Amino acid sequence: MGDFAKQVYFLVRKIPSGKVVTYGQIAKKLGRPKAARAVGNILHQNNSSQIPCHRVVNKEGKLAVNYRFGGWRCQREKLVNEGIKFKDEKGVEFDSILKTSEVE
DNA sequence: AAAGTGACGCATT
DNA sequence: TAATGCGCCACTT
Repeated sequence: MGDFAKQVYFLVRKIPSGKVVTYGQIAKKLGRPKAARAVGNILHQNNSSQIPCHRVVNKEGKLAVNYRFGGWRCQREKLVNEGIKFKDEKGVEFDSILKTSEVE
């Protein structure tokens, strides 16, 4: 596992329940603003349920269609259980997205 | 070492 | 508003 991947997991672990963060925010926070796509790849490889990767969405607040564990429905269900509200089928409300400045 | 992959994002239509 | 096109980049082969 690469260094970058470790940093990604470190950050994802810190996302509080009831909030979500975007791929781009994570990339930016790690000093690689253009690596959003790579972040997605890394999470896709992840198998550990120790990491709350369901709390990561894209810039529009939408769920990843190819979510690893059981697809986006499963991801949606987890988020709903954590109190996240959806504006439509796959899109979370914008105010549930953590501000970049608040990402640890 | 080089090429292929894709949970992205921005600009352009 | 939605749909492409394309650059990007860590990983894997």
